[in-house]
This record gives sequence, structure tokens and C-alpha cells, in this order.
Amino acid sequence: MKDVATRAGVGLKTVSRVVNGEPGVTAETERRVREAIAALGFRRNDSARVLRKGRTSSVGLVLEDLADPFYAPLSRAVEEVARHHGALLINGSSAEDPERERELALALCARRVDGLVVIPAGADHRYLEPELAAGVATVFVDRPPGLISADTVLSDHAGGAREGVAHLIAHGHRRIGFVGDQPHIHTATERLRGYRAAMDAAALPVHDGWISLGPTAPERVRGEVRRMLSGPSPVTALFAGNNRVTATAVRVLSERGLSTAVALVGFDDLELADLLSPAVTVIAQDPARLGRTAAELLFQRLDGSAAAPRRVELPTRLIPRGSGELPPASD
Amino acid sequence: MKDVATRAGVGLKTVSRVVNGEPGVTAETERRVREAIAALGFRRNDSARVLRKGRTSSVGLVLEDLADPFYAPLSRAVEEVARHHGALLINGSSAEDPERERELALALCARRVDGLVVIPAGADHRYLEPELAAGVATVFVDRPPGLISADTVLSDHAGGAREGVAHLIAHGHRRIGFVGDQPHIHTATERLRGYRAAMDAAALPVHDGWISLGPTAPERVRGEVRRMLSGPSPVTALFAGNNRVTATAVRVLSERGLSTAVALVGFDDLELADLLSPAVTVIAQDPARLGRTAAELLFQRLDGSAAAPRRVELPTRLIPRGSGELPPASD
DNA sequence: GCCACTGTTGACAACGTTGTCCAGGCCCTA
DNA sequence: TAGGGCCTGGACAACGTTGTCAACAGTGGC
Repeated sequence: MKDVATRAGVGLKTVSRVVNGEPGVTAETERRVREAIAALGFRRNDSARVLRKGRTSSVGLVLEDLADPFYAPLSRAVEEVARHHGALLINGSSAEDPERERELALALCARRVDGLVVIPAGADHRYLEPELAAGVATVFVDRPPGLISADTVLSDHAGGAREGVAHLIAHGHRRIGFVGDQPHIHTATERLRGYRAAMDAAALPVHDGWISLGPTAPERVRGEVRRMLSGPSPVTALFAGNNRVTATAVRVLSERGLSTAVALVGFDDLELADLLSPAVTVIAQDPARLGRTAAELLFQRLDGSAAAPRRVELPTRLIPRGSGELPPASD
Repeated sequence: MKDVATRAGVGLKTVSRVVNGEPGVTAETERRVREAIAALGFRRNDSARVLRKGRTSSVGLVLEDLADPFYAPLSRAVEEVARHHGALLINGSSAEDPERERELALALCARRVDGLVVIPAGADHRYLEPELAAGVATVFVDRPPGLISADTVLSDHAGGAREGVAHLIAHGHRRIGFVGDQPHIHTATERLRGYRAAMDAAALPVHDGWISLGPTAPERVRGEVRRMLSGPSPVTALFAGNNRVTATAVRVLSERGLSTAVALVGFDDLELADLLSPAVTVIAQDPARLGRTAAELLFQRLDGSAAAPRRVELPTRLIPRGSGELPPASD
């Protein structure tokens, strides 16, 4: 900028004024400055600007895995809202590792993002207390924060799972398996809670062997599904705790052939789920809406809202497509 | 930091040394400093650090749509490499709009990202010339840059399409339709080139009505597919120019029922493609590998490589699953 | 002709950090 | 005990920008 000033034969501040579109510069002076800027290929250094102004016009997003088809639209929605507010989005994946989540969040804070959207991997977010105190707006999505209080946007996981399982019960199933994610993940236990609630409401007993929480790696899920289908009291229907589990379950079921059809309802929608045979019935969240809502809460904070932490719960939607309406195999 | 220094009763620079793990500080002094840091909830301001050091340890990624299942793993791969080099990833979506791509790229440059990975939406990247001259390492992925020269990582679009179409021809098809993206998108025309090459190689004539380039919105694709299947010389096989087209094509074909099966090969893999019936034969790119390769080229530049711009072309892979092996409907 | 006023411009400090350089205290050796 | 070298710590400037404030010129009114 100094070079531009020299070349245009004006003061430093005048260049700053032109660059920022501030008033009080003659047309002629402005022309000279712009010419110099073009000639030198000058671009304002936002780092210095941030340092001086205190605002970065950027927000951070910490999520589990950017490549997961559930989080991608969420991220995109946050980006869209941020863009609308003139902010850039910096995002990172925690890979479901609490320590990495912490590192990422703190790195983003050190860059002085104005706000933070976090999909928690860990259960303890007290490490963010100093940041919150320092004024970093923070919103948690998909899972609630641990041991601190902050704006939160969730889907109704328990309610959704309950509806899905009740749907299977309504179609005559009494032995229903649940395969979900690791128990330290909030959504996994919430969905399991919904499963139990539905079973309880129908006064159906639940065998320990019908429930499996753990990593959603295909090998494990595959084994668990096979086990549930073969034991002494095999299940006639499955509730899959998330999209990865659903995909694996569909594979296992299709390998078994259609001789003894097993009903399936999955949490989270899948691309092309409507084209499978049978098409997969799911409890759908609206990831884009989750992201949008979270981002909007965030920017409300940035605009100065000082209301008490809010908790927004978005409904889920049962999409019957066929796999959840199969009757139990006769027995 | 000043406050920390005061509280610990040491000089500013000593705090800086502790924060950065530089040598030359007594254990006792370090302890006092760390105590003060914890007590005050101090976090280093990276903006100031960047300003002083000149490196931001962050790279920018400009892509078309983060929520697209093709780009998400690519983005994730870039992030992973960046993380490995201690850098953060800032990304933005251009929504296939050249102007927005330009804005984004320049905004990232203004933030002084060390490097830039761009999936071009536009055809003219001369606007990046000053940035390149200023030392911003830049790598283009998936599509080549326009009117400037820079490192580029591409899939072999034409070769892949040629292989896919040849595969259909090998299974007896002579009338093959091509539905692709808008003609100003490089990948669309490259894939069309591959289609033509395969048809030419087999000395098959190509009707104008068999080729359709344009927006990949489901309505348009739906109409084009229907048209190609119904005209005076209906196609017996389709080549879908990308994953969105494939998904729509599968829908249209499944709606028609299986009476007159139409063969289908799609460019880009689809989640669950193996579970459809018939399972979808695709030409698969490896988006994660594209991202990883691009990021690695980028960091080589950042590590000082001054070699001439490189162009890496990654192979595609034909995955036969059923839909591409259907014989032509008898005629 | 003088004063007050307006509109344009530039000098300077400050943002929070790090690199450079120097001061002072310590220990070791001759 | 004097001199030299090493280790620790601090003062200061600099990074590139913007906010504050004052200087300056031109204009109009009396």
C-alpha cells in the first residue's frame, strides 16, 4: 500500500480510503490511486486489516467428516449463510476424535474467527470457556455441547427413532434389532432411547442381543446384522442408527436374497434410496436446514444478541418407501 | 500477551518465547508464564503472527459445490494433506458461477492463503496473474485453467468416456445417447469428445439427436432421456456425463419398467450404485486421489519447488456392474 | 480584507506479534 | 581475581492496515 501511495503521489491514508470506498476523495485523486493499484497488482492484506479492526469476517465449522453425505449439505448451508453475511467459512474435520476437535476449534479461535459452529465429537467443551468469555459466538449442531451452555440446534433423534420403530411395530414386527454408532456419541444413545421408548410403548420385550452400539465400520455392522438374523430368536426387522449402517444393512440383506425378507428402517436419508428394491424407508433429517438454522443463530449472536442460550429442535420425517412396510416373515 | 508478561513479571519477548516453544527460558520462568497464560485465558492472535511472519499456514479451496458427492471427498483429501502440513483449509463454493469463483479466489488471496486449489468454473483465470506473481502457489483440479499456465491435476475424461462408450459398443450397441453438462464446462466437452472418439473408432454414425449438453437439472435430463428413447431411431444405450445425470437417468429408466431394458454407463461413481437393479456400470474417478495429488503438488510448491507447471492426468476405472452389459433391445 | 466554514489530504499511533540486538549475570579458566 | 564465553531476558522496531486528528486550500459572507 505504501508503494501504491508513492506511485500515485498521495498519502497512505488516501489509498486506504480509496480501497475501502470511503468518501472524501476527489475523482481525480481516486483515478490516480486506482491506476497505481492496477499497475502494481496491489491487493489489500486482510491479516493487517483484521489486526486493526478486530473482526475477521470469517466463521469456523468443526464437523466430523466433510465427505459424509450427511454433513456435506450442512456445511454448504452454513457457507451459504456466511456468504450472505459477507463472511468466509473455514472448516475442518474432527474425524470423530475429541482431541482433534479441540485442536481444530482452538486453532480457529487463534485465527480469530468471529464465530464457531461445532458438531461435537467430544463430551467436554469446557476448553471453549475462555473463548466464549472472549466473545467468540458459538453454536453446536447435531449434538449438544458437554458441560457448558451454548446455542444448540438438534434434530429430534429420539423422537425420530421412536417413530421409525413404531412404524415397524405397526406393520406387525415384534422382534426388532437396533444397530447404532458408538455409545459415547450422543445421537447414537438418543436414537437408542427412541427405540426403547417405542418398544416399551408397545409393551414388547427387548433382548440384549438385539441391540448393538459400536463403530460403524462395515465389517462390524455386517457381523452384527448377521448375528441378529440368525440367533435363537432372530429379528424380523432392523432399525439402522445412521446412513452408514443403513448402507451396510442393505448390502447384507440383499446378499441374503429375498427369500426371508427383513424389514428395514434407517436413520438419515440416502441418495438413491428410492431406487433400491425394496426402496429404503428412512427417518430423514434435513441437514441443510440444520446448518442454516445454526448459522442464522450464529449471526444473530454476532449482530449482538445476548439472549440466553437457545436450544432448537428440528423435527424428523418418516419417508415410507417399502423396506419399512414389509410384514414380518411368517413364524 | 502484554498482560501475560505483566502478570508473570517478565518481558514481552519471553512470553513469546514460551508460547512458541523457543529455547532460552528457565524452567521456573516458563512455569510463571504458563501460569499467567492459564489464568488470563490467553490465546495467541494468529492474525498478528501472520502479519509479522508472512505465512498463514492456510490454503484455500474453491470448488463447485461442497455438497456434491464428487467434491466432498476431494475437499476432505485436500484438508487431510493440509493438516499433515500444519495448515488449515478455507473453502468456498463457486456454484459453477465464474464471477463467484473469481470473488472467492481473490478473497482468499486477500487473506493471504499460502496456496490455492481451484476447481475452475470459469474459462479465464488471468485475474490470478498478479497473485501468482506475488507467490501464491496455485493448483487447478478436475478442469484446466484458462489462459494462464499452472499446475493441473485432471482425470482422463475423454479416455474414460471413450472406454465407457466402447464398452457399450462391445456389448452390441450401435445407437448410443450422450447426456452431459453444459458445453462451457471443460469436463463435459472432454467426455463428449471421448464419446465421439469411441463411435468413430467403431465407424458408427452419430445422430445429432443422440447428443445433449446442458444444465443437469433433473427436469431437463429427464426430458432429453425420454426423447432419445422415443424418436424415430431410439437409442438402445445411454452414456451419462456425470453423477447427477446418471441418477436421473436411472430414475427414468426404472419408471419405464424392465420391458425394454436400456443399457447405461455413467461417468462418476454413485453411492449404492452396486445395489440398484441392474447395478450401475460406471466410469469411476478417484476424487480423493485427485484432491490428494493436487494438495501434494501445492505443498511441493510451497516447499520451494520452482519447476515448470506440471500436468498430471489420473486414469479412470471402468466398473462393470450390470447396467452397462445389457444387450441392445432386439430390433 | 478577514474570518469562519467546508472539504480534501496526510502524519502518526495503534493493533499483537516476532526478529534483532544488546545488557547483565553467571560460571569457568588462567 | 580478571577476563572470556554462555545463558537468560528485555527493549525496540517492524509487519500493513485503519482511526484520529490536524493542516491546508478554497469558498462565501460580512
